[in-house]
Amino acid sequence: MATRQAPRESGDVRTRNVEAFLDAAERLLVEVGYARITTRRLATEADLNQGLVHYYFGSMDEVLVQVLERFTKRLIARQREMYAREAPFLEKWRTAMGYLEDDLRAGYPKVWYELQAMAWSRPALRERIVHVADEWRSVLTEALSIAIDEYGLDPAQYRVEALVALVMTFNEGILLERLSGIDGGHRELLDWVDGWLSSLEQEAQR
Amino acid sequence: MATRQAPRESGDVRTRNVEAFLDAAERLLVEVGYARITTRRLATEADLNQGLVHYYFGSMDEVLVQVLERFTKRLIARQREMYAREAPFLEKWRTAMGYLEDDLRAGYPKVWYELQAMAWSRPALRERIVHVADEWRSVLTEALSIAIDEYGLDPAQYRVEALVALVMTFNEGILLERLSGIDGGHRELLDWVDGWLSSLEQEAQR
DNA sequence: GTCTATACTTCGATAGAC
DNA sequence: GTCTATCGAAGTATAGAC
Repeated sequence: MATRQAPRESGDVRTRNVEAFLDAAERLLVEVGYARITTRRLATEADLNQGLVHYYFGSMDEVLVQVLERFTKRLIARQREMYAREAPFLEKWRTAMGYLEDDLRAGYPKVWYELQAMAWSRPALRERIVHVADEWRSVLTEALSIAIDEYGLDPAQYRVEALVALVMTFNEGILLERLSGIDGGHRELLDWVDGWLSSLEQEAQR
Repeated sequence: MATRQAPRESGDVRTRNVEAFLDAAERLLVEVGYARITTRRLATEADLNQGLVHYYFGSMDEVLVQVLERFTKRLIARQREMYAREAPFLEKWRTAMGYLEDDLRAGYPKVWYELQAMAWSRPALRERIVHVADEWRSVLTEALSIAIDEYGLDPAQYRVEALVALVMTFNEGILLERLSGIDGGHRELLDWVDGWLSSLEQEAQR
């Protein structure tokens, strides 16, 4: 078998560089939006050579596809992890709302919506978005089913499909508004939900 | 006073052409997204000359600014009109939900979100988005204040700021999901809200 | 495997004919 | 006021030196 020049280290360098490109792409999504990411700008941001973008990814499009893949994989993993914990629903909810603030500071929602906006006009990417939503919905369905039971709510009145859709659209909507610098009524709304869940939990404990 | 060559008809042609460009830009927002609208593609879509884009608007950016301006102006006008009617809140709600389906078919949400996505990375456009949200919120605040009174709800429990934020984020979220081809649970959620409002209306009539 | 240089395309924008 | 022709900048992508 022919020896190759440091195949392992070489592979590691490639992996490291690919990750550096993907990291840079996420930062640029936040800073300038998907429409203004070019191979040159990406290379500058990653502090790597422009030619490498094509060598690793083949095209600029493929870079963004892989950003979408990596980002959503992590997103789903975190959602699963959070709701899989053994804890009252209220606690999970508060954790989720805490993430919301942290994520905004980190720029994650911007990344997420830029990727969605990209997908609006690209059928291939839309598939992935739909898949992520399905995963998200299945995680929430389980968590909310338990919550309905936990809080002794009438499953006929509080249909889990409706609640899941409410939580999801609410979440999407609130982040979307924040992204445009809109936050009117958000505090009051979050307090209201929190208050409602708190009262449910208190009742359940009696 | 010097005579000009057919100043009125000339002005009309200009107006007509400008509108044609703006119409074409809206169609292209739906078809290909803001990132892929170029002056050439716009001219082809409007069936006008490319040079005219710069003659009328000065730059491609300005075209999109004017699309944003015109579109949101109409959006606000319709919201005002709809909620200004003398009708029970439930009826207004149902009208709004009917619009939702029609709008999706017409592609308006795509236009609206493309414009928002554009604005995420352009402070000047964000101002307009924030302004639209403010207008929207003020219309909803009035409508929901009346509804709370109409249905005899406790204003301390149902804070209007929270309800307004709920309706707005819910609306944004549901349209955003639809745009990505996601509609899981939407039917159930809309039915749930409708049922809740119906029961409130029935109680109020007694 | 990495980098430089560059081919080729397409963009926004403008000059100047009509 | 409108159109054609074109400039210069910037884009993607690749060929080939190292």
